[in-house]
Amino acid sequence: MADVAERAGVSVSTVSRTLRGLPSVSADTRDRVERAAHELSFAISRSASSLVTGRTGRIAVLGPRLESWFLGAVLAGVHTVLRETGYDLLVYSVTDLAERRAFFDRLPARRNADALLVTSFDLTPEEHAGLDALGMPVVLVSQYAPDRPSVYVDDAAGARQGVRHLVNLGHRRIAFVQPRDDTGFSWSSRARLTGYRQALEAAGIPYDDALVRRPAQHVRRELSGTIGAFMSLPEPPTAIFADSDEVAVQLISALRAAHLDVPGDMSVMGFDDHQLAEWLDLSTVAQPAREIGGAAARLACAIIESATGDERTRHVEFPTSVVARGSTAPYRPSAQTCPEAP
Amino acid sequence: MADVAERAGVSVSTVSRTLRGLPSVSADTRDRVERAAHELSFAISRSASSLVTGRTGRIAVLGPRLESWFLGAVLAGVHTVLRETGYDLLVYSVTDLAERRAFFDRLPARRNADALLVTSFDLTPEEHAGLDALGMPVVLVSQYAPDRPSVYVDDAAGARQGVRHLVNLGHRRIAFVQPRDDTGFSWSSRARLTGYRQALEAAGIPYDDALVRRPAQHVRRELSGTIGAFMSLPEPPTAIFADSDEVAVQLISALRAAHLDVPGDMSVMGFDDHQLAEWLDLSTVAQPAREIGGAAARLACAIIESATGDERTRHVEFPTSVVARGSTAPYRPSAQTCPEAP
DNA sequence: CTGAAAGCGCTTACAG
DNA sequence: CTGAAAGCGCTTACAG
Repeated sequence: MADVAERAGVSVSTVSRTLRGLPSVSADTRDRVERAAHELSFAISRSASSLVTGRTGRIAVLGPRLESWFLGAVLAGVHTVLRETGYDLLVYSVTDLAERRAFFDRLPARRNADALLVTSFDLTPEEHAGLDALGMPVVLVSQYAPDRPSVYVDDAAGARQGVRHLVNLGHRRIAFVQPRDDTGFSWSSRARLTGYRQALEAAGIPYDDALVRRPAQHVRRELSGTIGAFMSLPEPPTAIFADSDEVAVQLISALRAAHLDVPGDMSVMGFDDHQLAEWLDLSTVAQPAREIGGAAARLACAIIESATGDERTRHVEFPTSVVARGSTAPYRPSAQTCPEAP
Repeated sequence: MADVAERAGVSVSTVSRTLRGLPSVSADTRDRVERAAHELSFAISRSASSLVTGRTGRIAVLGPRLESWFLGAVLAGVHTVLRETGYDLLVYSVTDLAERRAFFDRLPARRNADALLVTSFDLTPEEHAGLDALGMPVVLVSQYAPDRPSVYVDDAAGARQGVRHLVNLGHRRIAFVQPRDDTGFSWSSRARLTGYRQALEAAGIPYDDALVRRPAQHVRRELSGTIGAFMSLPEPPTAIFADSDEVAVQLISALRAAHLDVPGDMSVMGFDDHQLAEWLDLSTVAQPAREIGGAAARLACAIIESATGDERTRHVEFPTSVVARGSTAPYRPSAQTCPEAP
């Protein structure tokens, strides 16, 4: 910056003011400084400027696996907003309990960002306390806490919509499949199960434990086992509501392998509206993951930039919607589904 | 840091030395300092330390869409390595030509990281020059340049393996489908097409332009159109080699919609070994995306940390391998594939 | 509208 | 093994 000042024949204060776009610089001076900066292809040192302003110009996102669809979509939304607002995007991912503990143990070191978005976590009270102690704006994504800014969909409502769609198609035996999660990353899963139960109750369908399964994630055998369990019940389900599109796709694949037709023998419904769902003609409950990320980023920027704290407990809820595609069909009684011979 | 020094009864120099783990600190002092730091839950200001060391403690990754499978997997690999080495991960994504131009125009501003990994780009000479001017370590990921450190798979060789697998199954009419890309993000696509042609030639199969299609990405109609084009040829293909698993999955879906059986009527082979491939029993050419990301991160760290420049043109090539699953089958002539009545 | 000076919180020679 | 002092490159009152 000193070089730029010299070349433009002004002081560093003026260079600083010019580069930050302050109005108190004459057009002529501004011109000289900008040309000098460009000629030297000068880039300001963020380290130096953060040291004095206390702002880092960065927003951090903590999420689960970087390969997960939801995190990718959220990051895309966050990134789009941050590009506009000039912040850089810092990403932290934790994929198991050990990493999670390590992250929260070394939390203070993460103070080197202006805000932290926490995605899909089911935060413990200790973790909440740690975040409080950080003294840094924290925005929850895809989870709700009354005293924190949060951006989310109503997962229970989404699940109710999905199940209702199946009920409206005439299904009465509706299973629910949710990947087993030992890490507590998904705040949403519990809510979706709740929504499933609520929708059944509202439809006057008794809840049946045998229709709710939690296979380990991404294990083919477990998915086949789930199908096997369902298809060996006295009264098998005629529809499956899956906790995510990824699970739904795996279920469909396992059903096909067992020569069961979707939706002929079994309707399958997902949750997310993953790209996959469109490709594979999967009916699903859509949630706008990109928009959620974008809204969370905008909220974080607002909190950073406003001195007044009225954004600090703002909640943004996005709607879910059912996308009816080819993997669900009206229930038609058939011989196949009554395996008990008289 | 001054607070910590006071509480521990030492100078800030000593606190700094202790916290950086320098050996020249007595055990007793170290103990006092660490306790004080912990009690105050002190976190060092990276801004201040980078200002003097010139290191930011951050590594930046530039890539295509954050939702893309490849970038997600690469980021996961990068993140794992950076966690070990203590760097933070900064992510930049450009999704179209305008954003790409904007990124490279404002390139100097990106100097606020210790290294930049550039993923999946087909860099122009101007972009290369811009990166050179940055004076910052740059590692190419999934692309090759002789004078830059690069981490990649041999895409041509991978495509040869894939096509060879189809040839070995008896297929002679083998199509190639590659999403149309107007943005020049995928360095790999050209190489894969080359590999396809090489494999055909090696097998003595004439290249047929009618068997190579470039539908727009993610447009269902275009995929169905591709299938239609193939199935209305005088001699339709009996196998399709797709540029990626995502395309393969969409093709299979379009084939099913047209009541064509996979692999009965058409073998389909992908590229990547996306999770999807396992779920959907898709044969594919596997590339280790996570490992590629990890290796690139390690290489970047090595370049940053070594004064000698011998890593600066190191190239790391990963192997691809064919994963044979259920979407490919031996070629069996059948009436269906000879639609021309005598 | 512009400049000189202090200071942000660290690290790094330099002494001891 | 430890401390005092200078300085990294900015921004921000304070003068003018």
